[in-house]
Amino acid sequence: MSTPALTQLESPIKPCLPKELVSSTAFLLARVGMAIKMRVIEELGQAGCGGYEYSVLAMLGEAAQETQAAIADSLGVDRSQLVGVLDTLEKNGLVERKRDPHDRRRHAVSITAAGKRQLVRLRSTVRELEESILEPLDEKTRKTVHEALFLVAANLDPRYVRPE
Amino acid sequence: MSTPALTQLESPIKPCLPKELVSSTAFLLARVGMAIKMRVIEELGQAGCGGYEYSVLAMLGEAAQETQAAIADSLGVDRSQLVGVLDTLEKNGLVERKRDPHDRRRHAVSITAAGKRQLVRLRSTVRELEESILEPLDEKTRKTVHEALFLVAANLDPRYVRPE
DNA sequence: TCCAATCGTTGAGTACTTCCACAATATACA
DNA sequence: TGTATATTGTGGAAGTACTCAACGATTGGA
Repeated sequence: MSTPALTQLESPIKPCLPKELVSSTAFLLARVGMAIKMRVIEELGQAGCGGYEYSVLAMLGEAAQETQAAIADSLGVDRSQLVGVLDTLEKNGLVERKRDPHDRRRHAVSITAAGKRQLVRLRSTVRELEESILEPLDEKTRKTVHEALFLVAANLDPRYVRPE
Repeated sequence: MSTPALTQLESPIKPCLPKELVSSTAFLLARVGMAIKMRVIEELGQAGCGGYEYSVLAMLGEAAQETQAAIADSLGVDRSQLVGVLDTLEKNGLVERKRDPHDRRRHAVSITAAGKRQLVRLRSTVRELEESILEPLDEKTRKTVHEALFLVAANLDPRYVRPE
């Protein structure tokens, strides 16, 4: 039985976002970005790993050795926040902390062999997820979007440098 | 007196993100989305308004009247979270809560005249910020990116419906 | 009538981030 | 040389945002 005079108050059957927001590229970027981040973290979590942990592994997979300050600054997280991330990574035997003999305040963080193997696994799951997310886009559009995102990112934050 | 700030500025190594992450469209989406969200919220905050507050105003600017459950479900926030948002909006005289006489459990939320004026202001600041963010992109690329983002968003969440 | 479900609301619990202080170490300078 | 100041990694406190379970008021159906 239908409700009497509620048709005015009763919103459309399926809840939908305001046009003003959906037609805003910035809004879509923020929402899609957040949704993707959550999915990636959830997916990584099933592999026993967090988002920051994967980022650190990816960085050490390219740089071989970094100080904690350099890692934190590159990733844009607080240095004290990185401590816990490295603790779990080290506890799982994926990275290694050694004191730098030339500056004994520093820790030289490096990835272990097990860390490299884990990184390979994580990389494939992330790539798989990315593929499923970008599924509605053809190859040419993907390239355009990626280049555009890079330009916007580099414009907002000088930490983004083009991978040659 | 020593000038530590200068040595900091002359820092030879600039922290940069791993190529593996920068070359991932999903990563760029997440990072750029987060950065934009923070900027928008910061900008809105200077106008005495939060991100959710603006979203609610934008929604009521189109729908005239909604229940709290409909607003929360459309925006994807918990219903209990919306309570505080509406409290501040109502306290500032931007929205109005009236009990629905046909169903006294519900609140019919509507935007006030002051709310509409505030919405106009917020809309222009958001549009201005969006313009500055998309500045490195030409018009054609912006259209492509927006359409691509919409397709991805609609694929992830059925709440996105094409405007007009 | 009674019972289950819904609406808005409250409060507790949790996770995340930011900020500050600390010891160990390095650097600058008189 | 000694002394003051900076930096690095670390721990902890405070603040914030989100999730979830419960509650009173109310509705609709059996």
